[in-house]
Amino acid sequence: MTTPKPATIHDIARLAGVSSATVSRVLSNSGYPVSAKLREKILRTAKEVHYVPNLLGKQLKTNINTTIGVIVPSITNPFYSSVLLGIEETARKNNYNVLLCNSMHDPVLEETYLRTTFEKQIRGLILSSITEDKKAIQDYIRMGQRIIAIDQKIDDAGISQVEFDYHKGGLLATRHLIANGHRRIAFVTAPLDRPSRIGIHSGYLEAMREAGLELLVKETARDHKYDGIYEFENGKALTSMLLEEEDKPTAVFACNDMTAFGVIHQLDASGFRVPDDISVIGFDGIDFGEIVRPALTTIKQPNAEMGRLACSMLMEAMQSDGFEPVHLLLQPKLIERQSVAPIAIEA
Amino acid sequence: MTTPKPATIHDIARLAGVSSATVSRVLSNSGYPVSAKLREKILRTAKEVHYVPNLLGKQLKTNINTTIGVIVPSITNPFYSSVLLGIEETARKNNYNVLLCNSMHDPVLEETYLRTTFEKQIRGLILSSITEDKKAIQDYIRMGQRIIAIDQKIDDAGISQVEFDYHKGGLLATRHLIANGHRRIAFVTAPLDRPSRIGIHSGYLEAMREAGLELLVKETARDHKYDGIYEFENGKALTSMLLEEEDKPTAVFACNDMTAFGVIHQLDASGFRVPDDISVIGFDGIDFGEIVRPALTTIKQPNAEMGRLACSMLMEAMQSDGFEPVHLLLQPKLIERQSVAPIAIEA
DNA sequence: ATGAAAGCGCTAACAT
DNA sequence: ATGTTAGCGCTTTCAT
Repeated sequence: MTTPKPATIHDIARLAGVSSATVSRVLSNSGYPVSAKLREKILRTAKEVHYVPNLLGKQLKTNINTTIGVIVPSITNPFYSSVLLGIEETARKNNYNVLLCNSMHDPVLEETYLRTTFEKQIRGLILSSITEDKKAIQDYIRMGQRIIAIDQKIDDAGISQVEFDYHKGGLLATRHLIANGHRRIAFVTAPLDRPSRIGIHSGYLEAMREAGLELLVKETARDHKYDGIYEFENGKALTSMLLEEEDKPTAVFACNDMTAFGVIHQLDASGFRVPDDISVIGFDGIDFGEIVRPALTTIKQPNAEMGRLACSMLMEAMQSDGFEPVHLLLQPKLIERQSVAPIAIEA
Repeated sequence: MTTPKPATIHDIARLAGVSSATVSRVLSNSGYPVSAKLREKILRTAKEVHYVPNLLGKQLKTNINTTIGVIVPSITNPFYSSVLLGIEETARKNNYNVLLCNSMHDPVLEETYLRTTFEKQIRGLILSSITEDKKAIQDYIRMGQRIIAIDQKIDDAGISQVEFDYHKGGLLATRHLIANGHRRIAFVTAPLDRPSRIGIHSGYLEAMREAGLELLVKETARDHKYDGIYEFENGKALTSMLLEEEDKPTAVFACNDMTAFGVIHQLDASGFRVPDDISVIGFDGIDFGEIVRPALTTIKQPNAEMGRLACSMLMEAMQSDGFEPVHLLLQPKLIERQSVAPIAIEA
């Protein structure tokens, strides 16, 4: 089945006995004046030949591309899929589409995507970068790529970004535990090599310090790659280590919800009841926190909102010629559910 | 900050004192013979001007587009994000990119995406359609769009598709319950308006019939939209209805894992222990099944594998001129975890 | 109000 | 082995 070549504006022009310029003017809704008679005729024959505009031709000419790229570590993480949905929603409202790029936590792949999106003439990117070295990113910005950094901030650059106030979140979570009477509070975390985790950690530190409490941090070795179900495994592993402590914690603060699930799982497996014996608080606010038993107390980030905002900012950045980088700091919120309890009064 | 116009092959040609054809020949790795001297010179000046090929120009000329579209109801559903990851993986291996389209369960939006992907000259789609009316799809196929249907089969058309053997899965799940001594087995499901659910349902029917058992089906009203957390709510609601039955079930089979989580939740809230009092089995095999307590016994579908296969099939379909539609039926597998127990012997 | 023509960046006959 | 040229589908000056 060989498909007939689709009709172009030239075909329509020939059939309607007009010039292709006129056809272009009406079919592209240019607003350019065309007599009602011709307009109607063109519209009619366009319909007859099932005309579908070729956006590539238009794009090559106008140099306006209506697709943006989104680069995230992995869509498998519910946090990113929420963000992505928010991005797509506002992109759609602006008649943009989204090219999805999962970097799979691989810096090389991230850079590959940086390049191919640029080659495809995409001039707007929303990026949750996992690379330490931001040089490549700078290069593309210099070449005219518009980039909004989300989640993982990019320090050096004059880059617009929307991120969560991780420090505040860490503070909020830890203080909540303290307010519930806990004094021996552990922080379990994937490697502290990303701004988000570093922020959460510093929030934990500040809250502990202001309460005069002793720190207890368990961090995964830096060479691990954790994602999706692995974060869960990570939570289990870190908890096992934690339970070997002489002075066991009465509360655990996990760097994200998936890890928290692992913590709860391991606690349960080791015979500790949550929250009766040990309280657990997470960080993210993914939907599954409601599903799990006990429902997870956590710090909620406005995920989809982050996506929407990032996309709006991108749309603006792509319109304007100059650029003054904007930083947005989204505020965290405590979601009280069932995994945190006031500390039991030891008799 | 106005960005200088990026260099084209013509710029390079001028600088290197050769024709743009020659430049194209070396920069596009055409394999066409070019003297080592010129090649080297061209490569050098390309690097000097930071040449980045404009794939749009190439595409317009060659009529070969290296992005495919993926249309799914919502990436928020972990099942689809797994599939998507599989798709992107094999797309990437073939140097293709993925334009993501969430139809949000909206037929109108689905059709919009059908159109815009076509306008963007995308000539390969992986589609989990939610529309009843497949006419639009047929139209685009006729115009040359290559479409692989996943998950939701498209009956009428000569369309290639890869789907799960839902009937077999339904059979497997129900038989597992029966093998554990259950006789009063409920099937709770979102509306039976999609091939997948209908297949699962028919598997349930067959297994029940062959064991001579009485049916007990609870179906959501058809006008609801269930997705993500709502499937969870749906499971709760259906379970409430179920518990009003005179003759309560000893086992519940849910049409998907998210719904099963809701079932377990409501059972728990109503004072029934899973699996001690009532067994629950799900359908999907999403990762969270391992995280939830009790871990969910379920029917696992090879999600990412489905994505990979669908993408491979698409790549082939896009190469060949003729087309003989292929149907792939992926086999389900029982994952025994902790939410199903042999029925208690009533004294 | 309409048309002619150039050109966006690239490739691919077709010459030489 | 290299160059010349036409053209992919579209928009947009510039004439008329």
